[in-house]
Amino acid sequence: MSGDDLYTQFDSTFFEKTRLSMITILYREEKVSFNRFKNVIGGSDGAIYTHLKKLIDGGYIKSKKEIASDSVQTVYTLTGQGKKMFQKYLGFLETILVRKKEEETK
Amino acid sequence: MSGDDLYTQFDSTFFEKTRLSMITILYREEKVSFNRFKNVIGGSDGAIYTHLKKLIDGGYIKSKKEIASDSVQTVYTLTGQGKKMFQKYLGFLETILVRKKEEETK
DNA sequence: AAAGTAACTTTGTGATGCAAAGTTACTTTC
DNA sequence: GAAAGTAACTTTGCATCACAAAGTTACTTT
Repeated sequence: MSGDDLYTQFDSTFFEKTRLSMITILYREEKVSFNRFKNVIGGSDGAIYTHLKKLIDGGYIKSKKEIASDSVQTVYTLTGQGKKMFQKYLGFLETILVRKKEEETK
Repeated sequence: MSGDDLYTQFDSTFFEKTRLSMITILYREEKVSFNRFKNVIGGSDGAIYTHLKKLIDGGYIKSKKEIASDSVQTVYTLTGQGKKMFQKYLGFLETILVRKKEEETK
């Protein structure tokens, strides 16, 4: 992927501060509850909900209700596509890192 | 840096699709003209100009008029702060990559 | 039953991205 | 040297978006 493509490869659902943060957190933690997002991101329920909904509508994440003995929680995970997109982005940035390091040690 | 901080560490000037693309391109190419951005990003002059202006106002990039024998061009480069912020972001994502790889080979 | 908690929904507002249509400044062409 | 061209910048207006606030629903504990 060339640097030029960065712009066209990713849509604006993916490339927004809060949502990319959500995806990043999900990539590391695999399963995150609504409440966890609320604590990490802050802001209103509505804002968090809307971002999560957009990520769901965009096919990046999926939600599941988890029924524990004491409570019902909604948890979110990356879809295959969501994981793939994030890895693509990471991979792209990695090539930049590697190239920069090569330049420095020349 | 923990994943949670991603959201708070970077402002929304930095974390917007077009502008982060611009920063990414500048990190690789060091010096980019207005026209080059126009070709890469596409869209109207006004849109490109506004994004560049926001990056300048935010202290991420700086502009310079370059007078060649045949034409005058405005070229853009990262400021020290801009470079630092991007490296911080790359560094953060790198730790995610490394950790994931460690997990995979466990 | 009442209060609490988690998630979801709607509504309204201010901010933002963007195209379009200008303006300015310099440069080439006729 | 006037006209057309090019690069960058600016303003205006509109559509979309992020967000808070204030609800609603569903389940749970007291």
